[in-house]
Amino acid sequence: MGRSPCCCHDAGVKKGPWTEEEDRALVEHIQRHGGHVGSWRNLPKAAGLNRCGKSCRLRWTNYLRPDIKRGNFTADEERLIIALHAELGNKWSTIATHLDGRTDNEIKNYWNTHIRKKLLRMGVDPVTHQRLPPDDVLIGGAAPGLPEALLSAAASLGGLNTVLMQAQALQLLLQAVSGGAAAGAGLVASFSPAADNAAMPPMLNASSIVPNSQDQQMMNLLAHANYQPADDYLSNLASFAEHDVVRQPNASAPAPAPAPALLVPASSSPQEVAAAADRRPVQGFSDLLSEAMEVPSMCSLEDEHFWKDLLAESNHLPL
DNA sequence: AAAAGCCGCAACCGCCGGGGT
DNA sequence: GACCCCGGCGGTTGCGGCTTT
Repeated sequence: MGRSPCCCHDAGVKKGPWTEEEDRALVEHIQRHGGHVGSWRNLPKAAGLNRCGKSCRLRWTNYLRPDIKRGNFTADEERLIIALHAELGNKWSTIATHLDGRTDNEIKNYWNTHIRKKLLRMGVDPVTHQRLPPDDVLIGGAAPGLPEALLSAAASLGGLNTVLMQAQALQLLLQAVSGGAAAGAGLVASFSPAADNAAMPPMLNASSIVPNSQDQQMMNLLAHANYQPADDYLSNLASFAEHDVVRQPNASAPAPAPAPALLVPASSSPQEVAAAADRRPVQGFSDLLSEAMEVPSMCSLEDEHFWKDLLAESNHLPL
């Protein structure tokens, strides 16, 4: 025999958002009893509320409790959540016990709306915390709205065999996007698969990478592409927050998003950055490009004629 | 300026397990 | 052991606000 239905199924019980009066009645009732609730089922009647006891409990534990910490999650909290989730799975209440003032509901919501998507963008399975197959990566494949001609160019550039070379190509592509056709005129010629890939073009000199704001974004992409969650995911948690290189603009934040932090230790020289980035090939340049297209203010897509003209100028790619 | 689409979060729902009888 | 009550948990929904078209 199952349980008797909860009072929530009573026809007269109010549902939906709580009013200030209801909040006040609930808080005053609990305070009158020294913070002790007793029976949640009996509370609504005692407090003069036309609510289900369960609803009262939820309202109190998730919103009205005085020790609840409101506001954005810090980077430390985010790292902790990820580490705990890797170990515990969706045990939100257990995870919540490790974060002062955070409720299980809040953590669950934050996971589902922020962290989960972030991991997917990084190519990490949010359930297993392992690297996803390339086809399953959220940002993999063609970027929506990206002109096909550009993707073709990107695919051709995929013949470049290191992250650094591809990233330099990407940088020129992005300069072309933001700076007009002239900036990209020699792009494809410089990076055509027909070119001698073994010889690093002059612009690939590692020391040319200096951490101005745009190059910081570039280096973020480099390190992002170099990220290997399957093996060292947890050990990399300390720098996880800095991996959020495709941070979406925060609509609620009036201030502009801070410049993405460097993925490498601040003490790293540009040479070390480049060396680390150049350690292995990436799986697909179009992936890298697709990620770049998500970097706010890094690209502004023009209409398709712009791309066709740009690529036609190169005389290297069929349109 | 208006409509459509998207996103985040508060709240709901159903199930489970512990404790009491 | 069976039944019942209750609190707690995780998954899901739907509303309101914001952004984009």
